Amino acid sequence: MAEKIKEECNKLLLPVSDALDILSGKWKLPIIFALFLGNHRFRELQREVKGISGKMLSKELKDLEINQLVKRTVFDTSPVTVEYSLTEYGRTLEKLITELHNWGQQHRNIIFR
Amino acid sequence: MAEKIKEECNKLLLPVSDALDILSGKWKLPIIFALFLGNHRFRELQREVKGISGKMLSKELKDLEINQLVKRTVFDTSPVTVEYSLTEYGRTLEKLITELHNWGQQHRNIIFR
DNA sequence: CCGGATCCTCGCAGATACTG
DNA sequence: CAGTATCTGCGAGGATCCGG
Repeated sequence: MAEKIKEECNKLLLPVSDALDILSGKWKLPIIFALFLGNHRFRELQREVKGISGKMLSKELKDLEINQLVKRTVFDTSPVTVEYSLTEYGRTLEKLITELHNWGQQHRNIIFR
Repeated sequence: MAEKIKEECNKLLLPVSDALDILSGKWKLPIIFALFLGNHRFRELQREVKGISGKMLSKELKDLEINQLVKRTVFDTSPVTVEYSLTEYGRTLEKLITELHNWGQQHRNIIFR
């Protein structure tokens, strides 16, 4: 039955990891913040998220799109224009990020005296 | 003043990253869960957290100790015994993890229909 | 038993050049 | 402008050995 409990915990682990994977990494947060701030075009985002390569930005946005957090819209101009924006669902991250912020803030106070 | 807002956001970013760094990575969560479950000895932890190398376990535990989330106690037996346990402060992670779990759980429902 | 030191590899991400 | 393709390095992390 100790086994039982372990299994339960492993099942708890997966959703937590999912949430974490979406937010962790070098670029996810900065990109999400940039989108919150209203940067929408690919170039704009690349300028806003300092240091990111086109390849990375492209990959990360694709990730976010797969997770339905970001919507990608192509305009048939010439040359093409592409806009990214947070979905309604994507905005539900705000609450979670706030929680992380709260804990992180008090952690700083503890660690850096 | 758009500049002002950006700066504000960058300051918001840091504590969030701090919180994230503590929880993200391949091993942090499994180790913390194992500690919650009451595994305390180094060997026990290594058995419980499947696949982790000694080097990694050692490094991760040191990390957690530096962040005051884990307490390390050496018993002067022969050979020496070492026990790790979550500090009171470490247990405050539980609430945060629960939040991540909630979001991650509903995310799974959305993504996997 | 605990965990540091050393060596080695494998994959991620940066730089650059290219296409529609 | 918005991305893709290729090439390359570099460093996280695994395996193993050793010492306290």
